[in-house]
Amino acid sequence: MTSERSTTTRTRAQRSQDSRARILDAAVACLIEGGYSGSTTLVIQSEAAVSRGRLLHHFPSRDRLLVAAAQHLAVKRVADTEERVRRVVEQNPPADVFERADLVIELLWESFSEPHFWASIELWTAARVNSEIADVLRPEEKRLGAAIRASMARMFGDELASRPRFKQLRDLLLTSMRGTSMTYTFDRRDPREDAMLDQWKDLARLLLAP
Amino acid sequence: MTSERSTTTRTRAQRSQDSRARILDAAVACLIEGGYSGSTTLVIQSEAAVSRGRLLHHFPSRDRLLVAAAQHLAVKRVADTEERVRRVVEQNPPADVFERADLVIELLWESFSEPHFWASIELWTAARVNSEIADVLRPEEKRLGAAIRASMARMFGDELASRPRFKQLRDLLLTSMRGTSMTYTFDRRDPREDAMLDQWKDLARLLLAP
DNA sequence: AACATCACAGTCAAGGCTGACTGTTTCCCT
DNA sequence: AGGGAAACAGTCAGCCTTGACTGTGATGTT
Repeated sequence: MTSERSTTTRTRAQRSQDSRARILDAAVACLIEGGYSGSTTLVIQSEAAVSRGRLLHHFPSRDRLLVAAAQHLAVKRVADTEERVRRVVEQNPPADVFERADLVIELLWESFSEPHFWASIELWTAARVNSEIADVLRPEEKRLGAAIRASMARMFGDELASRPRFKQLRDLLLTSMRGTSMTYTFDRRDPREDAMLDQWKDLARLLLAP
Repeated sequence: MTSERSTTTRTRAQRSQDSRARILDAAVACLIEGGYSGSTTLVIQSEAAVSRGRLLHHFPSRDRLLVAAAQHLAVKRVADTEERVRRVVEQNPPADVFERADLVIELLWESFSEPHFWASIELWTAARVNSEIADVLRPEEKRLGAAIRASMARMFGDELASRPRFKQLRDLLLTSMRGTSMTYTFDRRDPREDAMLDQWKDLARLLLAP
């Protein structure tokens, strides 16, 4: 009985959850590919390969769907961030602390080229004129921001994170990277060769000097 | 004859140009109010108070219209920048150079709250998935960027602009301000009380120290 | 076992948006 | 002065998008 239920119970709640996730993943994919205005319910429905009824059963309107997508994406971005930390921390520690700082800056900068970042930007931009999306994003991005800041401290390591100007550096890096990446919307180029990279590394040396 | 022409000649070319400008201004206004996806040809036509024929005579398609709006806006932003410089330079020079730096930073930060900035962001975001817009923006924003950087040197004044790290500060300020302002899409608050303001001023003191 | 409900499937009407098309006036050129 | 073209005005068909609506099978409950 119990064993039967353990396999069958999944069908109802879990199956529904799967559909939801599939649609939301599709929504994010559409945001990345076609932007906010290109992410119509039909396009998302097609990308998710679900029927219209299925999509509208889970999300009664386009707004509700994209609002949920915003939430969904924020959660995913927190997970991505954690994963990124692991990659840095597990790496064999560089001899010099500033070499480590360089590495962290490069890794952090990479995260601003990832598709998920652009999906977020689409939703941020949409939020400016859509208060429903803004209302969902506000608390969610606050959580994400806190997670990112905590991650940065771990990535840089205690020694650097305890320097007096660490928080200043952290905030300057995050905002400057976001602002820099915005130019990539119309000017695609290799992020790894961005001139700002050296500036950021230099800034870290300056602000974290003993 | 000549006097007659001088008054009448305007009608043809100038009147056409007026229409163009009126439609483009309306397009920018719509971008600010309703975002990219909210700026339909009908909405713009209504905002500009022109007939459909008039709008489509000047801009045969929505894409062409928004591409032209991008160009139009970039030109306007250069003019805004110049105006901003005048305001700073004409001001009675503060005693301390760093007080002047503070003033410039405040003025610069104000420009990131202006409606025109948000219209640009709408177009930047649209450009990511619309290569036509991107192709127009690329050279235009390059020009605008150069104008802004030149303006900044004038605003800070020769003494500060000749310091070795001035360019680094300039680029960090521009990108960090852009990145900071993006959060205002979902979290409206008073820009004059943004915590980053003090960070930027402090950074200026640090990077421009003699 | 019967009944209720969930989780869809598939169709459809209403409205919005775009761009084409035709008609009209005003200006410029010769 | 008169032909032609630019600069509109206004209408309309066609497509896309949305969300409502009806039907159906599987699931869970009593």
